[in-house]
Amino acid sequence: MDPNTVGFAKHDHDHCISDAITAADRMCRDAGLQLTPVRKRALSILLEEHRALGAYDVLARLSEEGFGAQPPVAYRALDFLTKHGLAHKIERLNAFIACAHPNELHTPAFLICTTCHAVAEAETDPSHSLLSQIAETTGFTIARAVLEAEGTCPNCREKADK
Amino acid sequence: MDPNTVGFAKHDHDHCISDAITAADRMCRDAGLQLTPVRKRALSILLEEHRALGAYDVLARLSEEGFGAQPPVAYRALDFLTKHGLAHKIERLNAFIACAHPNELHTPAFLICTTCHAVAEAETDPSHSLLSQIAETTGFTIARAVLEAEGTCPNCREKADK
DNA sequence: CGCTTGATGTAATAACATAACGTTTGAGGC
DNA sequence: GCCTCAAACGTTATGTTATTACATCAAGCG
Ligand SMILES: [Zn+2]
Ligand SMILES: [Zn+2]
Ligand SMILES: [Zn+2]
Ligand SMILES: [Zn+2]
Repeated sequence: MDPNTVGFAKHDHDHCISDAITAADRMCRDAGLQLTPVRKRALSILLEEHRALGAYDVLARLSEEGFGAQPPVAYRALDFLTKHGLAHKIERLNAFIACAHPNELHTPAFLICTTCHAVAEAETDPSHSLLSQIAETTGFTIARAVLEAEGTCPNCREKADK
Repeated sequence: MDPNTVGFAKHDHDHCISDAITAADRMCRDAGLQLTPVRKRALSILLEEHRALGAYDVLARLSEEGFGAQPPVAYRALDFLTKHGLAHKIERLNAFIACAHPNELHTPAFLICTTCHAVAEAETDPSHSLLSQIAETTGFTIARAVLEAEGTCPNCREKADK
């Protein structure tokens, strides 16, 4: 994974937004999906903020820009994005975040800093050993899974150590 | 869900309730915690149902039995239970469930059947720690983590195969 | 007793999410 | 070009989940 897209590290932000939008455009075109103005704008809002945003936060931004002002406007756009792997919902926060590596089939793992509220989507071991182990011992067939962890990010930890 | 199943397997349910309550009593006594009537009753409600219950479901049961009827009554009892490892919140369902193996320090992994809505708390192999791998590569310090998986339980799968 | 602390109770409200229904839009068939 | 249909969009209303704020009560302690 490109270290510049890891959540707690600095990176070329303008570039990461435009790249992500371009990739989303192509993905939707290829899959026959409509990345409509609201949906595209919702995605770019998530990318701009680069943290988990509540549906109502996104809604406020959208409505400022002339889109509808009612909750379903935001929820529908976010549903589309999450359904097609362009964003994730972080259940613990009731909030949404742009996917850090779309296109790849993956089990997201979120690291939520309880100090600064940054959220990073970590890369998980592609062997998925934990999941397959669970599936094997329980007989459960896993369709989707998500790991959510709370703790302290490297930046906040450094400050705390001083 | 068949109330006699936990983890998707049948078991002696009356026994598992009384055992769990006894263990919770001892744990709280040893730790200097107050397992008050509301808290104990909230735990036993979760154990009786043996599935994920919403806070308002628990509240309804509690208020029927003479406890307070306002949301904080349930939320406070559930907060106590989750804080001290006697129950977990399943974020994906906004629901609570009694812990299947309290006393042990663990990262719970929930298997949520999308067909019958049963929820099992899987054992995870601590040696296999996906978490420490993530912590190491990202520099993030993990305080608490939870894995939530959706899929099909063995019972529902068997039925579907027919 | 007077003080503190933790538990409980209530009212009010905030935050999050969906149901239901009408209107608009645009691709594909004629 | 025009019709039709399905998907997307918009709004109103409502449902669900969770918290804030504040009063009361009982236990522990000088
Ligand atoms: Zn960025
Ligand atoms: Zn931080
Ligand atoms: Zn049981
Ligand atoms: Zn099932």
